[in-house]
This record gives sequence, structure tokens and C-alpha cells, in this order.
Amino acid sequence: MNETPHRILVVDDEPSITEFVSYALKKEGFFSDVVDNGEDALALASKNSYDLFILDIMLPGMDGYELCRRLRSKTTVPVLFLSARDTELDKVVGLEIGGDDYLAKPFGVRELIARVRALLRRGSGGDFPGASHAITASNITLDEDAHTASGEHGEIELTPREFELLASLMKNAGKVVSREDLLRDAWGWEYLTETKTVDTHIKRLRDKIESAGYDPALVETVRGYGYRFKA
Amino acid sequence: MNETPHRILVVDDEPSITEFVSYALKKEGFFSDVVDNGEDALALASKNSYDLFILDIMLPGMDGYELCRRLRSKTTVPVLFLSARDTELDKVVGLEIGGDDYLAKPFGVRELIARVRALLRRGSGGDFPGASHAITASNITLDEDAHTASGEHGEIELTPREFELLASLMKNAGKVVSREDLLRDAWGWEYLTETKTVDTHIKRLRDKIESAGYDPALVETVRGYGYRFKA
DNA sequence: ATAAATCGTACGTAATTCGCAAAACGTGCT
DNA sequence: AGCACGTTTTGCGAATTACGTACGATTTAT
Repeated sequence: MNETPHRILVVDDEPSITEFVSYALKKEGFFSDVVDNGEDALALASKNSYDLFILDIMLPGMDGYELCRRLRSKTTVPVLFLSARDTELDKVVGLEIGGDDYLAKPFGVRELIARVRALLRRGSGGDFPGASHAITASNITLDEDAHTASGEHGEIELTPREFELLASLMKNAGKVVSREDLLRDAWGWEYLTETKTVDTHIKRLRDKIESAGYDPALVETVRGYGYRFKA
Repeated sequence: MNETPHRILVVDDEPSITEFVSYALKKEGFFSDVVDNGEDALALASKNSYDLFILDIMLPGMDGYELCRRLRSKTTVPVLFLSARDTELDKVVGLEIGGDDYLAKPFGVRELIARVRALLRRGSGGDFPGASHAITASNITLDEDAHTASGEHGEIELTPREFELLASLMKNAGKVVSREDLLRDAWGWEYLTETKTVDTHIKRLRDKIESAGYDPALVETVRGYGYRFKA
């Protein structure tokens, strides 16, 4: 489907975040290295060549801004900042320094991937216009650009959570997705929500699928493991 | 779609600006090289041939004026100056020296592109007659040259901001555009304004669409993600 | 100087999310 | 077959969040 996979360097000291990010990146076919401090980041950056840097603003020792400044003195590779929420001021500072985009925690996989794609696109080539990001399975098409899910009977009206949930299931159509994975995909990391809550949303999702004229059994439950979208 | 893409050389030392400019240019189908100082600019300019120069006035070492003078001694290629806001005086100086146009920060994508097009048109043949820059969707046509939006019930009177907003939405008709993207497209600078402000302008836009006899629901809101122009 | 346009804040309303608790279901065992 | 146990479904109300709208302050254009 693609050419050479993009290489991404992730710099963050919180393991829960790096795990989440690198997991998401890998799943989308990106290559990523992870380090937890600025010094190692600089060392790696000069050894290997990356297509994108993802930096947390808060880092032990050299902070994200400083790191960005140093990276920028050598290269023109795009930078995506991560930061704790509600730090409005940081936005301006980060972008002035040369960060290309900014993502406030908590963020979800889809949002992260979208930004990463956008930044990589900016750098080189870009994907073709009309390369719509859509998934189709069992006569349902989920269009990520338009944020719609539809089939022969028309559109299925979904709330954000339901949409993310369906997206995660359909991306893995035919495979079981655990409640934990669903939480990760549709909610984002560090969301201390009960895995039980997934069940509730699955119900609402099935309800809407049914009332839109489709088969609610498209979302199969795999007892003891999770859910699966019928392939 | 087009013949040979125009080549543009961007000279600015602020990465956030060069990113923004080259991104905007690429999106419109132009080719751009970026350098952050006058010396490199001269070197590149004598090696390659460009159709337009975009110069920041404030540059480390040789400033934009000086650079313009030197470029002008060799070629007749048009020059577009960029400068920090509120530097009214620069305008005169820049244009006297041989700059062909002038753009004060902060500027928006569309404004930038408009000037670039105008300058390129001046220089060579101009873009083909009839290559009108118009977008049509759902029976509304937005003419970027004339700066008008109209349909079967006549014209929709819009303020500049509303026009940019509608343009951004219509360019992505059928796709959701986030408030952040709208800010970037219609305002030009990311993060300098509140995303909530977008809502206000959307309302005003819908009001005008409605009072002009069209359906305000053409601008759909996609809860949790942004807005979408009905395809 | 006057009018137009822009921007942000405040607040009401409606949509969405969440998790408990009870009911329904599936499974294995006797 | 019937029972017991764990799992999933479902209903429902409370808390949260997003959106629309109004309004006033500020900036910009004429």
C-alpha cells in the first residue's frame, strides 16, 4: 500500500504515554523510536534520520522547547508537541519556536494519527487528493473524512464515541478486539473508565445500527474476549 | 491539471512562517524551496530559475532589502515582501527598492495565494483565461476571484472572514473541517484566536446564508469534530 | 468620525457520556 | 433437564460537555 515507512522519534518520560503513542503509530504502519529525555533524543536524531519528532513539552532536564530549538538548528523535520491540558500559553510559544503542531492531552489515537499524517504530508509528497480514508466491511462504509457511516439504507447517525468505537471495530473487521483495546482506540490512553462502559456503548451502537436499517449482529460479541465486526 | 508548476523561493528565518508558507504553496500546486538567509538565497537563485521570490524583510545577516537589490541586479523575477506587522514605513521602502508587492503579518493563506497568483500572472503569460478559481457545491458557487458567493437566489453578501470561512468549508465539501483547521485556513495563523470564536462566525455565516434565501443547514455541525459543508 | 467587522465571554439548552444495578443469557456440571 | 456461576445486555438517571446565541468590547475600514 505504501512506500518506505516513515520514521518517527517519540520523546516523553511518561511510559504510559510513550507506550500508547508507539502502539498507535505501529498500528498505522509507522516506525518509531522512543526515548525519555532530550539528550538521548539529540543523540539519536543525529545518528538516524527521522521524518517527524513527537515531543512532550515537560521533560526531565532539557525541556521540549529547548529540544525543539536544538533540533531545529540542524534540521527542518516537523515537530509535534504534546502537553498537559489547559496550557493555552504553551501553544503560542511552541509554535513560535518552530513546532508545527500541537496536541493537548488527553488525545485519542485517531486524532494523533491525523496530525501525524498531516505533518508528514506537509513535509513531502502528500497523499493524493481523493485518497479518502474510508473503511468498508459487510456493506457498511465508514468515511473518516466525512465522519459518516453509511450503507445501502443510508447513513447511520452516530455520536463521537460510537463513531470511534465502530471505527476501531471495522479497522479490525473479522478480528476480536478486547475491551481494553477498544478503550485505548476510542477513548485514548489514561482513561480510567471501566471496561464495563464499553458494553454500554456497544449497545447504543447496535441500537443505532439497527434503527438505521442494518443488522445489529454485525457487531458480534465474543464471550470472554471482546467484540468483533463481522467481516 | 496544470503545465509546469511555478517555482518559488521562500526566504525567511522563522521556521513557523516558512512551514506555513511552503505548506500553503504546495497545497495550491506550487513548487517551493526554502532558505533562511540571504547568502543561500543568492546561491540558489543563480543555480535554479524561479518564478517568484518571497522575502522576509528581517533576516539575519543580509536583510530583505539588500537581498532584493542584489536579486534585482540579475533578474526581473517578481518579489513579494513579508514583514512584521505595524511596520508601515517598510512598505514604501520595499516597493521603492523593487519589491512588487507587500504582505504584512499576520496574513492568511488565501491572501498569500492571491498575491502570489497576481504576481505570477504579471510576470509571465498569466494563468489561462477561464481557469477560474471557483468552487461549487450544493448549488452554491463561490468565486475566489470575484470574491462572491452566489446561487439561484442571487448573491450572498459576506464579510471577508465569512467568505474565507465558507471557502475553507466548500473546498472540503463533504468532509469535516475542525475548528483548528478553519482557523488555519481562514485566519491564517494557528492558535492566535480562540477556537470558540469560529462558532460565532459560523452563526453569522449561517444567518447570511439563510437571509439570502438558501439553507443554513448547508453548513452542518459535526458534534465533537467541527463543521462540514453539505456535499 | 462613523460604521462595519471582528473577537471573546457568558449563559441557556440539548446532546452525550458514564456507570450502576437489575435482568437476561450462555456455559458447564451434576 | 435443571441449577449455579460468570458474563453480557439493557434501562435509567446523573454529571459532563459541546453547541448555539446574545451581547458588549475592541479593532479595522471608510
